[in-house]
Amino acid sequence: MNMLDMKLLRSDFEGVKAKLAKRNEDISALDKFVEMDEKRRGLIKETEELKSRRNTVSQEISQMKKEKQDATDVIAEMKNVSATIKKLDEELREVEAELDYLMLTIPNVPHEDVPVGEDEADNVELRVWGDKRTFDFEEKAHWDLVRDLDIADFDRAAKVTGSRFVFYKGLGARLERALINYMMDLHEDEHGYEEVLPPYMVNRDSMTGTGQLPKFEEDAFKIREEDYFLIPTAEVPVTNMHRDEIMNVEDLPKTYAAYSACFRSEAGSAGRDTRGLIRQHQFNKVELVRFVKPEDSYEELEKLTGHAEKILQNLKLPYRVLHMCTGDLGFTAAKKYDLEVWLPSYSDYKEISSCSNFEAFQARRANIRFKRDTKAKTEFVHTLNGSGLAVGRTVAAIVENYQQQDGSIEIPEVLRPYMGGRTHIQAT
RNA sequence: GGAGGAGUACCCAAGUCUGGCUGAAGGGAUCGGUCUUGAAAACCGACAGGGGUGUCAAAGCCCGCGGGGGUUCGAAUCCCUCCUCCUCCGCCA
Repeated sequence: MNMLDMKLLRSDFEGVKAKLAKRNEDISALDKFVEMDEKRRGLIKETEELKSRRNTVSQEISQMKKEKQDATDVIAEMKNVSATIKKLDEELREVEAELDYLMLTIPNVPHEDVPVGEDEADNVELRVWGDKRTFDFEEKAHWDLVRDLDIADFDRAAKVTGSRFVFYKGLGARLERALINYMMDLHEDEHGYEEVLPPYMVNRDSMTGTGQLPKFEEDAFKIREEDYFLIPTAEVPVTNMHRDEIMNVEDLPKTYAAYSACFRSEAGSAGRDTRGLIRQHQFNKVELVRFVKPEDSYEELEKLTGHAEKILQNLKLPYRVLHMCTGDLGFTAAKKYDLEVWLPSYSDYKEISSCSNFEAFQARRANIRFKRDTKAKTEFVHTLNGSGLAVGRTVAAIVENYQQQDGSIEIPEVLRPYMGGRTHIQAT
């Protein structure tokens, strides 16, 4: 399992290092690579020579026994050879474990057109869609609106579970469900995705495959009895569906849309977005995942982003698209766009979708490959994913952007068939 | 949770008790060919894939019979451990 192309690292160490240095990440571990790699290859050479000898001599022993010759001396010699092999193999195993860990902790190499920057302030706004709603009355934040309409209950969720959980109630629950169905239907019927309803728990290999582990274990909820994790996003189970597989080239691009609940411990987010639906330990999300040929992946990223944008446009929610800079790319992406929806309560745009091209980063870790034809060598696919969309945040955006002076919420037209034909959510 | 059984190449399947020309029989599928107006059938031929190392490339070498260890000069074959699937029982939405 490797995150970076080891051969590329060998041949262009300084070049890769320079690209990684643009990230806001610690890459000091990289310097150990050259040494470890050489050590590894030295050990391989040594043991393989011995193994080769062992193989031939074992054949000879077999032959000698057949001819009733005495093989005692040769066997004694081979005993030593085997002992040496065992020792070297152990050493090799340690070196490879260290090297694997090293490779797993180095972030992806940013694509060349990613803007260089320190942090979120350096992200580049690519486009803005829709007009921000203006109010001729005192607008309310969604946490107040949903409480007054009695369609969500944070207090009881805190009692029943803890902070950062919520009960949706009545038409609030219905709205959440309507959004899930609407998004899924659109992605299936108009964007051609195959629907998947994944497991909400995954094993360690899956979390490692998509890049959540080993570095970000504290962000995930861990199951006590098993080495399982609650999924932070459907990206994890869906991408790992094809782990250790060689995909058929005619199946590419393979695209999945998956609704799932998502679980995040939000470690390190204490005090951020403490009110309302924005930052919960459990939230719903529709996720889009694409397995594509390497040469198509950047075109595919635009497509994917368009699919997520389509939902916002149909819901008539104002948003903008950001090109994430090198410092705000995250660990796994080579290139990433964030979609941010206008939230009146924040007087700002807030992330509602994140669309990434991982290139071969995840494919390498999860060993997802394809062949161009039966005789061709295997190649790693490129993987992409994006939210389409985060449902809780969409509810918040609808509630705030569609609020009326009387405190009711107008229901976006496209959702009305999913809401029993209702046009408004009103206090009862 | 308890008791049994099984995992061999794209699929089916021998080999495992009795360790060594099994670097894996056989069949199907697939590909190429003969025959045919074309096709089918029949016949002939090819055919495990993947990884590592090495190299300009290759050859060669190493690994490989669910995963990981171990025993042995030598393991698909013996031992340990984990995983998955099947059957029966229990429990349960």
